[in-house]
Amino acid sequence: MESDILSTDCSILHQDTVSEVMEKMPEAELFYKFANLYKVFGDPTRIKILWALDIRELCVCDLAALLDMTKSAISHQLRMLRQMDLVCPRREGKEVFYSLADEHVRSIFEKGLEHILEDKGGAALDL
Amino acid sequence: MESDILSTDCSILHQDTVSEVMEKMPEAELFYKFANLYKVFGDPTRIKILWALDIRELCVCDLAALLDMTKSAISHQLRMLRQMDLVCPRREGKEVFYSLADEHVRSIFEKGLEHILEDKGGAALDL
DNA sequence: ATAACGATTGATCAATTGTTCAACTGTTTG
DNA sequence: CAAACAGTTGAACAATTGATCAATCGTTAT
Repeated sequence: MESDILSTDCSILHQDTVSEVMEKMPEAELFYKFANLYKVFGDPTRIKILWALDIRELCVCDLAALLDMTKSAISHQLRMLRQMDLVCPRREGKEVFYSLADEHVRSIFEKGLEHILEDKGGAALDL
Repeated sequence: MESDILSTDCSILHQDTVSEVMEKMPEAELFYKFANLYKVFGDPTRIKILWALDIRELCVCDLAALLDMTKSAISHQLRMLRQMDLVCPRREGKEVFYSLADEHVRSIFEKGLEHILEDKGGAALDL
């Protein structure tokens, strides 16, 4: 009948704790932005594209050849990467060359690599 | 008829470029590991959970109250986070308290925040 | 102009994902 | 032991995702 503050199927034992954390909670939008950014990195194809562009500027056709995928598939992914400001296009005649938009991509890569290399004893990974 | 090296629907203009990048390409498995790690961060619920646990250790019930979700939903997500070694559980009586597994989560957060805060002029985001 | 080629887009479809629901485990308490 | 409570798990379902296909756009060359 009454909606006090929070309703879950348990008798909140740590009400004060929850309140404390709740107060510090940023607006929901921030979490969605975060998730959307990282979602981009959550796909092998996009990771490969970003990795390749980190080495050098490449056109759609080259990327398609490199990843053994259709230009269409690559183009769809590049569209998402563009929207997230992670890559930027440069037209040269009929071709469109893509490159990384800024340094953030690289630093995010490095953080991920650290984590992966740490837990697994698996060395022998040169990036 | 013949499958030379790569077959795409375009007459690879930059064969040498493609070859150069191809040689440096790490084993496919690495890309999948990367993607799997970042996929975890690609969901608002999980981001919220990790953000909350970054502040303090919390039990499932508290997390459920904090995010206004069922214990079941939270538990499912915690399972994934456990499998990725991002959080670790600590049983205390009937309750299970979760905390961040290591420092990586925090540093990955910070990198993401940098990117988000940069492109948008939107300040006023305290994390 | 029109043909050719690189790239983009929209629709479609299979596969994956996240939440819900119900049943279950494990611990404590009466 | 049985009831109560915190948490976990598996099946089911809606929503999202990523690749494919066909059609289209833009630029260059004939």
